[in-house]
Amino acid sequence: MNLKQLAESLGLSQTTVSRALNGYPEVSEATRNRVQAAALRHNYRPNTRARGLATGKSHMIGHVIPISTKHEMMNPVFSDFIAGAGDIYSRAGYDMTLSIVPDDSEDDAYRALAQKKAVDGIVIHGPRSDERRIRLLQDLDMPFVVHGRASAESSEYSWVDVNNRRAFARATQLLLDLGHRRIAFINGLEDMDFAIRRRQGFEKALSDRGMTPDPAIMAADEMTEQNGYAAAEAMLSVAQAPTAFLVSSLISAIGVRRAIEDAGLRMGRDVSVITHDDELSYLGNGRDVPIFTATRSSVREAGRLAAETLLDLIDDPHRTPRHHLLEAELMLGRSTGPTPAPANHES
Amino acid sequence: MNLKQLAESLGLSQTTVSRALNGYPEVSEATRNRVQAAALRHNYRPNTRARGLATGKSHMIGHVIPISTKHEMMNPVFSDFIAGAGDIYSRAGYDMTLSIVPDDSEDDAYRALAQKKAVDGIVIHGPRSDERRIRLLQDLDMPFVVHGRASAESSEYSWVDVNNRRAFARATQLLLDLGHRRIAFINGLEDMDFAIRRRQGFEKALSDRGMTPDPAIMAADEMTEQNGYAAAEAMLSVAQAPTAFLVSSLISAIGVRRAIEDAGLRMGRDVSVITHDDELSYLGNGRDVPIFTATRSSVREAGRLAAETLLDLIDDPHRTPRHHLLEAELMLGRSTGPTPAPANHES
DNA sequence: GGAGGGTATCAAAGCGCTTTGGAAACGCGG
DNA sequence: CCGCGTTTCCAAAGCGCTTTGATACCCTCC
Repeated sequence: MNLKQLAESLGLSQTTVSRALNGYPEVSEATRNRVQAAALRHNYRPNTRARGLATGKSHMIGHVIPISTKHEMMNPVFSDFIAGAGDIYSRAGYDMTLSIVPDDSEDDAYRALAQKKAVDGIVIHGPRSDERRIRLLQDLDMPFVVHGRASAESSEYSWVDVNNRRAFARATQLLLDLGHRRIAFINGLEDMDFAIRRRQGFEKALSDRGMTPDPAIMAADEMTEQNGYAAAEAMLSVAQAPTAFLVSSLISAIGVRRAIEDAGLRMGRDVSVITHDDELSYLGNGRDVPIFTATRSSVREAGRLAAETLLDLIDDPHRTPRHHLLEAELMLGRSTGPTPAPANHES
Repeated sequence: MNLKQLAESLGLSQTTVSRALNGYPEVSEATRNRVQAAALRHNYRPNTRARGLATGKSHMIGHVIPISTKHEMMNPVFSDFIAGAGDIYSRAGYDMTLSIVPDDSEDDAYRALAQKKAVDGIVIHGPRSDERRIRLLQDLDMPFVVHGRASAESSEYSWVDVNNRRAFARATQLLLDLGHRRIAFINGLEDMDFAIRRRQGFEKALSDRGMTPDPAIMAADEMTEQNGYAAAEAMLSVAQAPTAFLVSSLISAIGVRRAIEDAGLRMGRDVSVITHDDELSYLGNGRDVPIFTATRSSVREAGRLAAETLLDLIDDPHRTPRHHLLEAELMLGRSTGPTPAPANHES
């Protein structure tokens, strides 16, 4: 059933039917009700493409996900982010399109989305600190919002981010206050902007106490359980092993914990761990008392904020860019404790 | 730049330009090259909505994700599945739309997608054994493929599934062969068809050896780390504690492992664990030797197969339904061993 | 030299909707 | 009864593409 048929079946013009359904005031209440009832009865819904062609809007938001062997963008963080964003989209009558593309043709995917007029706006995920995509979308005149920031980018743009620097500085301070002096840092890949900021926070907290970071107990890699394990295992097996770990993701932290226990040590007693926790839906960090002491910030909430920001931007593309800097909460869990007596590790 | 402008700039008609770009033979090679060059130069790509309106196809595949407090469909399995599917889509010139909807309006989301003609096909995720959505999409005349199966559905439809029954039967047999007699089963929510099949496999393997399952050491819940922990912790704290666990997901298994170690036991020595492993990209199960003995089947590969099946179905909607039954591999890892001497647990 | 057959191009219709610019119908005061 | 503002509806244009049905042109062959 299309508009024409519906109009004919009602003895009305397409104009009137369209207006009745779209809530325009030029229709009497009586006919509006009649039209709405008929639309429901015949399961009529306007063809999106036709409507889009007529209005010039697609009511679609694009998300581009590079797929590759090295970077695993299609990660759990991403899925929670779009759960939040998608929720906002659908309430606003928008849908989301996901383009999964090989990472060497990522730019082209953005360009295609814009030139084909397939979407009204785009969310940029996982910005590097020197992020080409921002310029690209600005050039293409496509509304966008960044999940994260690009430190090296000087132009103004809308973003939603966590205060990574402060979060990791505070976590480091806590470990220092507990007496730890050998603090390992297991970061995500440091071509990502967020990872750089986290490191800055870590290093700042150390230098504020007159300490310098030791590269031997700092690692940066894809945030998987295995990498967390491998890094921690290596660091624990040398002399001057760390008494505490600062970890960039809960998944890596699970690997760190495994390494600690495989080394015959006990997390929270022999070795302390603080991790960042994105509050992923299926990977809760304990119920009442968190398992891991953690800097916590909901990525799903970030998704919601990004979506709202983007929809506003689409409504009025000339509004000034908006920023949301979310503060992570520092949750005390059972993975942290005072530095153990040195004997434990020097045997 | 649109087709009309491009045609004018070339001094050609829209017809010729369109045909040149779409590879029709009625155009001379000379003009085709000229047109392609101009299209590239002007960054021209046909407007998707206009093209879709003219051809009647959207080149979009729909995925509907219910969002709710109880079911966490937006789970890591899903994100790997769409990574696989999306890869196939984009190679074939398709895009994916994700609708995130409250789970009480899920049916309506499918109906809307069909009536608005927003997508050419749909993937059904997480089928219950009595699955309404199959009938719904059949009624709506919308090509679809199911990731999983619906046991109670008698009609023919295309699906891609893992042989869950056999996988879990084999895993159970292995535990029995190792001498285990108290085997706990930590399943996913049993309104899901796959969870029911897994239980059937487990129970079948027991009954084949003349044993009956003990409900006291069987649990079924959302497959999170916490639930795995909670279930295992409870089971380990009673008399007649299990000496082995069969677990439905690697994430739950991580929780089970935590419970085992918190109970002062050691996985692989005191207590054996076998889990199902979906080969999620960021949650590898060990590098050379798997940490967990596991029934393994790539959910990303399932996504690829589902996508291919669906695209074929869209090409020819009247082809007969296709089925892909993937066999899970049983990988021996370090989480299984012979039943320990009874003393260990009766103290 | 005209019929027949390619080859290369085009004008125009149509996809299903929104929206502009009327126009008919109605009510009401003068 | 006319004029005028409202209310209610409509015809038609237009969104940017594909595709049908012609047309124009150039060979070739009898």
